[in-house]
Amino acid sequence: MPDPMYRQIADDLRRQIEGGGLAPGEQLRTELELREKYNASRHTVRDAIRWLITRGLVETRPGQGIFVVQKISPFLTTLTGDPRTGFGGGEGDIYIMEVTAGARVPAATAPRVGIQQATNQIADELQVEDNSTIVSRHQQRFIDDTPWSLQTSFYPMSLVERGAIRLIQATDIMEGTVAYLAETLRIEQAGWRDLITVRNPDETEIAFFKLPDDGRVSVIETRRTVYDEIGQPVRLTVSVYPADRNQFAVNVGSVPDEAGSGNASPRP
Amino acid sequence: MPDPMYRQIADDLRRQIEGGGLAPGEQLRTELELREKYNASRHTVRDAIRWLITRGLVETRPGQGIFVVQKISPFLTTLTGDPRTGFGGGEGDIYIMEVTAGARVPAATAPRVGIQQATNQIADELQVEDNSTIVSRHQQRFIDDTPWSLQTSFYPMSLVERGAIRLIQATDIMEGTVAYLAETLRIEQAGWRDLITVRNPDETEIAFFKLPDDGRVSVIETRRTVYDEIGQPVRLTVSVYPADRNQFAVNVGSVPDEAGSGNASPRP
DNA sequence: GCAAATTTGTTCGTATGTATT
DNA sequence: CAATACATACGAACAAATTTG
Repeated sequence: MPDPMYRQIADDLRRQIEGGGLAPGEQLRTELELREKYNASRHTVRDAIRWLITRGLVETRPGQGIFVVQKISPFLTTLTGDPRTGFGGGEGDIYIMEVTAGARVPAATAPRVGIQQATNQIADELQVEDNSTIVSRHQQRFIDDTPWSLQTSFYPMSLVERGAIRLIQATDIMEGTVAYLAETLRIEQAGWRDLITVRNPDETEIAFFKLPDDGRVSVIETRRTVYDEIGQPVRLTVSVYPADRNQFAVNVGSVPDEAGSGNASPRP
Repeated sequence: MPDPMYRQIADDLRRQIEGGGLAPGEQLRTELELREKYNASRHTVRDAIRWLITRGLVETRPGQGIFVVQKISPFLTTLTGDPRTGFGGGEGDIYIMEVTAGARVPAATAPRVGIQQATNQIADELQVEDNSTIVSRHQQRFIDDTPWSLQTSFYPMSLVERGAIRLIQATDIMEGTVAYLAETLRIEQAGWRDLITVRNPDETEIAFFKLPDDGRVSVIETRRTVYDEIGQPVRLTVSVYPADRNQFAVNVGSVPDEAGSGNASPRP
């Protein structure tokens, strides 16, 4: 009892791709040619192509043809770092540093500030009352003009009432919000906790990251709750990254410097 | 110029699912009924259903019908912990502890031991010569009889030659390999580095995790390189988790105990 | 700049196979 | 065994995007 025909066709093409017979970026034969080659209907050929698409092996371009996907060289974000400065945690300045080290050009939009009522989940994570007022600061981040991440930080409005008024201004806080809160309110961040999940992108994310509209690329969401020295939540930062171009590192204890710079590209 | 008809149908059904009109686990109308309701051909209805499937909103069961997917309550793995013991890093005993805390029953197969030549990537990560001999110890881990993760650890064969002979025995090392290497060779692990990536599952993983064969569920791969006090790699542990039932936590600095136990289910 | 040719995208129809109830 | 429901496969036509002449 053999596999269905569309699977046989897909497997044959997959072997050619994974075996190197079809290089990344190379164009496959057209549906009509494949239809003749495998002696199948166009519908069956299209089922085979769809099977390859959902596995991220090929992509189709209307009017052009079918192409083997090119893997994007992934960007690495280190989630651990110095809790006091936030350096090394994938935020602010260190984000710039890690990126430039790889000869890439980073950029971020000016923050879009919002004042809103906390949802249940956010109120829970910030340990404030449901529907209490919070400030959100949203940024889009790019590398080499490629959309790289969407980041939104939520702060209790009480921080603004206590004097941290620049939180509600839609301008960059150059020294970083960590240093700004330390100066203004003597709030030192003592640590954070990241919660990492993988999910499907919503429409905003599909549009911003220019993801294929067929849901084959997931996004990685990190929810970082930052605490001060008395264990009180200071902020919640939600970052979203496309899973096809991002890796994350976590360092625990004493780790050599260049550890694991052996990157994840198996073929030379 | 409106969207294609299959998208309109899919959007209509999506709104019903996300708005709660169709509860998780509930059965949708059959293809034939949908065909009549939307006045479309069966093929068009199937295109709409396929669009929902690739986004993980519904699933089809031959002979039964179309159902709204049930989200699995995710299992949380904490990647940070005490570098000396490995506790709290998602390995060994702590894995048992975290799981039982949630009233779940964990289990793991006896390790399958292999002796092989290192691939380029593994040799690079363990800092040994290409094609030098390494030991692999592979385990399948379950929670409540549900396949939860596949884990393989790689050790340089030199550790065995220096006396850690139990590494090549296919039996559990009850005290944990971390303690065993400390006793036997005085190798203390000083830290580790996790590299987290998201990718599509291979056929082994699809079979073991019972993932849908349509590639809509990704897996999360963590590659943990463990170092001793002189910065020498001791082992590489590769763990694979299905993305639809796993979350990860990373603690940095000082973090309150019950932090973020506010779980990720938005609806009550 | 435009028309033709090429290629994938959408939609209809029909028939048969396979899994479940 | 029969009924039901999804899966696979054939065919046909037109639309939309892109490249080519």
